Amino acid sequence: MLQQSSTTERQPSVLIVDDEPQIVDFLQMGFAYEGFSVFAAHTGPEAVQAAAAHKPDIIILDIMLPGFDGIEVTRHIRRVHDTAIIMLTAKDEIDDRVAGLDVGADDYVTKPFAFKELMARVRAVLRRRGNNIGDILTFGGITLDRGTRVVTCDGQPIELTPREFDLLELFLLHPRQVLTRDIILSRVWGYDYFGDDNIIEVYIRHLREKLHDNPPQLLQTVRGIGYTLRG
Amino acid sequence: MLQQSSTTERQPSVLIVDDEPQIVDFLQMGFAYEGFSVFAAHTGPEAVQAAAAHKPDIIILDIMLPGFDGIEVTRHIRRVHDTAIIMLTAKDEIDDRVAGLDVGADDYVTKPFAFKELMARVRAVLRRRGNNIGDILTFGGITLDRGTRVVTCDGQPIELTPREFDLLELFLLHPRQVLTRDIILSRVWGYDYFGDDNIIEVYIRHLREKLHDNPPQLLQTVRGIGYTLRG
DNA sequence: CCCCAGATTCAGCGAATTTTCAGCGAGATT
DNA sequence: AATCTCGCTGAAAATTCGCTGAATCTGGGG
Repeated sequence: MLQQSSTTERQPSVLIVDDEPQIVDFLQMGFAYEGFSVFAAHTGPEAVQAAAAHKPDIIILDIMLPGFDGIEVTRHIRRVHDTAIIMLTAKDEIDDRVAGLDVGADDYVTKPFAFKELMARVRAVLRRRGNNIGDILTFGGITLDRGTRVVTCDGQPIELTPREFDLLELFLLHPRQVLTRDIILSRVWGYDYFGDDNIIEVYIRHLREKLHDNPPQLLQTVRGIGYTLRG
Repeated sequence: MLQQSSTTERQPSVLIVDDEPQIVDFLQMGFAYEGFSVFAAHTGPEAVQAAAAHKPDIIILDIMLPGFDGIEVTRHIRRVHDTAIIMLTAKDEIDDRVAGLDVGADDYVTKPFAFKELMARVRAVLRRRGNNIGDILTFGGITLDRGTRVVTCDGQPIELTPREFDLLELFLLHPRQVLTRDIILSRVWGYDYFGDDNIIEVYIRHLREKLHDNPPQLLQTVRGIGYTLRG
């Protein structure tokens, strides 16, 4: 959505394999937002080919593909390249789960799922494989690990509540950009939030306190507009 | 409508899709003013066709279209081309359907909205996609970054209040053009402003002071008409 | 059911910003 | 030159906006 920060060193990549365009769109958007470069495939053969061509860091693979299912695909891909794989399964396909893991998927997620949930597993899998790309955001003495949700300020660990964490994460994703109140509200509180935007001020204050940012140097207010994370 | 400046390198394009002509007109004017080339469509099929034909940089899409709704349209378009899409939703339509984001839009804006708000999101989306057209305006030693809201004059950063920023932005969007008091008032203070237009003189003075433009060379007054930004 | 951390609301304050206003002086008109 | 219009200026007045310190609400666990 907003410009990707330069705090992430390299752009991670993902291959999405599903025959339902709706799911593909949904995931595509989500991963793009998280800073991934995204490839998509709709059939088994396409998937195998795309995996070979793009060597993605991770593959999201629907276990049920017409004709040539996820297990087959996994086997083919694994024969060529050791890519991380997360399987998608529908609730009533649970029996396949064991098979999926046996065949070599790193994890699985059952539909329906929240994107956040999937993303957490993606990060976990990548981390397990020593590939924690985009997991750690840094700016001006602040470090935020999206996997462990540990935040440090000048090396000292900081305890943040979930909201505080989300808010700080938003700023770390877009350092130096001025984030308007509207954008902050919709990103952190959701597009359908219709409460007072004074809530932002309250949480900014919490962050400033916990980051020892008094008077404000890191989290600067841009009067009449919003806030920005500056060095 | 004013002529677009030459400070933006390439003209970005937008496709507006809404069945309410009133909304389309409103947006059309706004985007044209911001230097976009504008296409419009009123129905789903028209939208899909227009998207294919013009390949706009971004699409503004009402989620509720008669017969063939925004979600369908998004899916169709995304299948062909990876265009940025911002959805428009009315507050009371939110529960009806899956959120626009889940379906593959890059962002959404709920009606009613201020054009400024929409524009901020448009630029954010374009920026994220590496297309930061029109984000940085420059003229005669002045630089204005709409993302970070940093303004510099001869390399020195300048602090501007929101009104001052908006006013300078207006002149940078239309350098060398003579802007009448009426236009300035309606663009910066809003079409419904009905105060004294002496306010313009006051703010011009502020800008001249902060830009060290005394006697006026950059911001010249055109007696009886308005003001103009010249080199 | 109570407790507790976290989330949200709220009203008052002070500072930054916006707006108003009256007097002055430079240009234009005669 | 006299007059008139219009923009400029300084400062005061009005308003907005963000900050603050609670108070209140909420949901999950014991």
